[in-house]
Amino acid sequence: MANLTLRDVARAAGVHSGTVSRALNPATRDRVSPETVRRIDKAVRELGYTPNPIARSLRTSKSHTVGVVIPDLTNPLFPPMVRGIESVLDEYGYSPLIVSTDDDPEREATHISALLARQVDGLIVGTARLGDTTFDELAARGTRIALINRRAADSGLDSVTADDDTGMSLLIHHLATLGHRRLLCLAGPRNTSTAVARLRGFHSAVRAEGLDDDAQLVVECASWTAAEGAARFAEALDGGTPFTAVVAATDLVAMGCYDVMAERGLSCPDDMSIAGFNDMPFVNRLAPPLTTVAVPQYEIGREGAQMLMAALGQQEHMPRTVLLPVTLTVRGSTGAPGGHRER
Amino acid sequence: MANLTLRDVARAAGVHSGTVSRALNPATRDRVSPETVRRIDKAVRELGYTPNPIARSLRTSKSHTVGVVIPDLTNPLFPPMVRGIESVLDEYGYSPLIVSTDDDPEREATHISALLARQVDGLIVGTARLGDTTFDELAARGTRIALINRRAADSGLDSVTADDDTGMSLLIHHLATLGHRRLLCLAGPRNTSTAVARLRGFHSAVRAEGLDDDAQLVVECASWTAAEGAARFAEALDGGTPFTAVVAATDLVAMGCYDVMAERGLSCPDDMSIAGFNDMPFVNRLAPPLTTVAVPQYEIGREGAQMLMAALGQQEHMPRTVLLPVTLTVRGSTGAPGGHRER
DNA sequence: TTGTAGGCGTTATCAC
DNA sequence: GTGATAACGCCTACAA
Repeated sequence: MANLTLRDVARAAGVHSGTVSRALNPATRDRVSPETVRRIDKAVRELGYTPNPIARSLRTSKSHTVGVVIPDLTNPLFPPMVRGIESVLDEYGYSPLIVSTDDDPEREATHISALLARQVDGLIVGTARLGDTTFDELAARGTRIALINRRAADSGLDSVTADDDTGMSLLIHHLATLGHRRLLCLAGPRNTSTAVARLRGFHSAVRAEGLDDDAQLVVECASWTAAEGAARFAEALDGGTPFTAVVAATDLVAMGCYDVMAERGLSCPDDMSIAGFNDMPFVNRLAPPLTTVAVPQYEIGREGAQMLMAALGQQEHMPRTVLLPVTLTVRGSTGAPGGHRER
Repeated sequence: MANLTLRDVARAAGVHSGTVSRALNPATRDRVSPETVRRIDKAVRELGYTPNPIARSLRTSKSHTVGVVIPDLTNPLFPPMVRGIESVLDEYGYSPLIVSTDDDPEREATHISALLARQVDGLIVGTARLGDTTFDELAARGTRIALINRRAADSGLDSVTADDDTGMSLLIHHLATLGHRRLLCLAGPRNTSTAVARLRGFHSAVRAEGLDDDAQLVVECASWTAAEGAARFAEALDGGTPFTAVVAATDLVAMGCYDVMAERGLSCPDDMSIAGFNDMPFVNRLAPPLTTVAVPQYEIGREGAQMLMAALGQQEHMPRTVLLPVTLTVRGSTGAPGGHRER
């Protein structure tokens, strides 16, 4: 049942294979007589024929395959995005080829070459770095690309990200309302649009709320990891500059702060409020549950995939920059400064 | 630079395209003179030629692609397995096509048809159900299959799972040592090998440790979810049969128990010890950190992929059943029964 | 409306 | 050791 070809169907239906091809292709189906279509459909069903997509790809030079480039599948932030991507690709008859780069430019380059060699029709990229022109160059050479989660500075690429700016103001406003005046910002790596946008949002919100705007209160993390968050947070605690709350660039970074708090016997939020960003799965189960900005991960994936599908259809294409709305999710990790509970 | 073919290289090197093909294929490389090989390699490099895998696939009818069928990518148990799979497929020049079935047989069937239509060379399956002959039938028709995470009863399929039996005895022994005599077992769906193995392990360990072997103390969960775990655990609490510890089939099920404890103002482990299974990422960060049996998720993926790669090489193939070792990870969720701390 | 035939880029089987 | 040639299964002008 596996190796049937158009010719087998043609023979069974008493027509030529070219006719079968036309009858099976929705675009050309109406160019063949209804009667013949019926006979062909019947033969297809009886034989259990399925077209060979590889032969089709060779002929049409479209693989119906897209590369999905993310930092790390084991980071809980990404599986929801991937499932979002999968859900729209399914609708279009495309399949994702997923690679994890571990945010290593070399791994990324290797994987992208491999994807291109496999003739993917486009790329959905979650690893863009500012100042890196890799994807612009690929796009210039005709590769269709949609950026998700991160953008690349004023490159003419389709992108969909969360509205980090708004998220930050919501969060800072929440902390200001609780009475915090000095917030430590653990920013992400400055070569990512996400980190830059969140940092900019932090600054403008701090000013808007009239909080202390102290350069000492902003620290850059070299990576989006708990370990890095822990290291930078510990340094800040030891540094002497006072603060009563931490705004972490990412939930993972916030988790690093939790670790340091535990090590030092400090209690959150009584001794220190901690907030994250993304609302990654399971952060509602941390102790305490993490206050964070919820980013629509699944929708980011869907929207990115949709953009790419749209771009594949068109010849020339006006790039779009989509910002998806976020919501503040207040949980137990933020409270009034110095707000020790009765014991 | 993209659409170069063998003929372009051949022209540049002054040979025939057939010769280039031979020179580029490691298996036939020695059938062409070293001097010619050099010229061809040079041309390849200068032109930046990459072979078209689609044309190759059409000719050889091997896609160098494998389908990876898992229940749900957003379940943190699976990304490590997928990365394990990816790591060995990489070595062999294969790419994974990943699908999530949500443990829905219909979705599974659809996805598998799609994968086969895409001409995958084999399947790595993490969704096998006992009594389901889908995969045996596929295997009988020549599809190469490796089962991971779950097996299918005495089907002659390659499989790699954790040593659930040993894991259970370690865990039960730990609880017995703490002084527990009545353990609630929240078993998984009985149509999965994993649930059956863990349940069998539970029974034999309970007997071996001389604990109470009460049929009331075993409850089946219909799915591997926190919600299901919560529902069954709540029922058991209300049921009147006493127990001092819970052995959950899975960390996710254990998390459901945490939820019920919190709702009812009960404290773990003081009022009730809770243990999970798998050591999923992040369960060390729950409150309290979860005692569980650590399953080598990454290695399961690697081993499964390795098996499949081996099977693809051979004509007839002796199926293997691999059991990977597990370790007990004791954390804060288990303690002596009724062991309230001083306040 | 349907048949014919050429070719997508490779590999493999022949000869030479 | 190398060249010529025929598929692999499909699509698509072009003819009829």
